[in-house]
Amino acid sequence: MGMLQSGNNFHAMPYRDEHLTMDFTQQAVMLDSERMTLTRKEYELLALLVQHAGEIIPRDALLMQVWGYSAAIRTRTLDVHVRRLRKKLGGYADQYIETVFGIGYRFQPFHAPRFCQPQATRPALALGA
Amino acid sequence: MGMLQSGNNFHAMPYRDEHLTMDFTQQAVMLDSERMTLTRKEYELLALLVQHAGEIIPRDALLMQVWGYSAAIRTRTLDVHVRRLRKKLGGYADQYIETVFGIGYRFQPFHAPRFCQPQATRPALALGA
DNA sequence: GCCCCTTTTTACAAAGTTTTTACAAGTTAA
DNA sequence: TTAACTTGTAAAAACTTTGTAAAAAGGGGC
Repeated sequence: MGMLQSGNNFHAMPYRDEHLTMDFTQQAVMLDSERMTLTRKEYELLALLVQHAGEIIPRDALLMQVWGYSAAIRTRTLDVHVRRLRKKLGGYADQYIETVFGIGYRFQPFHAPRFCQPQATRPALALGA
Repeated sequence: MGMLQSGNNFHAMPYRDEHLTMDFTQQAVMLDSERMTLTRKEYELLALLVQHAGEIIPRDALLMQVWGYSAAIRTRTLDVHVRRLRKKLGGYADQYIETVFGIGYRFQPFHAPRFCQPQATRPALALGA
């Protein structure tokens, strides 16, 4: 199945769109031909989102994959990291990282068609079990 | 608590008619090739109605299945949700969601023949106990 | 120890969703 | 018709989730 190992996925194909480039073997991220400097957690979070571009990833799955937290731990650390990623993505932030209310987040490639509120799409990343 | 709400029926066949499409495995609803954005409760209510298209579903059954309310709870929340669904269904609202006075609601496929007073039809969804 | 950087928590603010309230409008039966 | 009851609707209230700033906690090197 599409079981995802943690952040260190060296086999993933590089990501590239008009503004953002991500090389997972080098852990290098470029935004408009400027290198983006990310901390480890920021990188792991962004990598996970980008590797599932277009898919909603539930909070629980992100907390499990990046932090190893099992569900039902009350923390705002995910939100804070999303915020810092968005800040570093500058003006493209809202274009790239989308909040899906009540479920989680979704990375959208730059030109991806957007629906007003994608709330209903079933998440791609299954939780536990 | 761990009560399974009716919305999570991933085995149901997708629904499709001239204007409305509902994919229950993806929880995706399309109206005239535009994605309909529904909140959780709105989706669960519509899903339940659509999965019983053509059948009258009593208020009590809807309140039980979607809200877990046992009968005889005085609330207008069902009406409010029906209203919001109708609003999002735009011009097709009355075509699709029919009020059966004194009993409940019925979803009708787009071309379904309509009877003047469906009052006599026996409800399809039985209430517990 | 200290310094610097990263990560997590805390404490609210802001935004989104659901339920209730209060009443208007519609339906049925006597 | 009226009375009793059901449904429709708008707006407010209640509740939930997400955003944000700032403080606190953690970790490595010196």
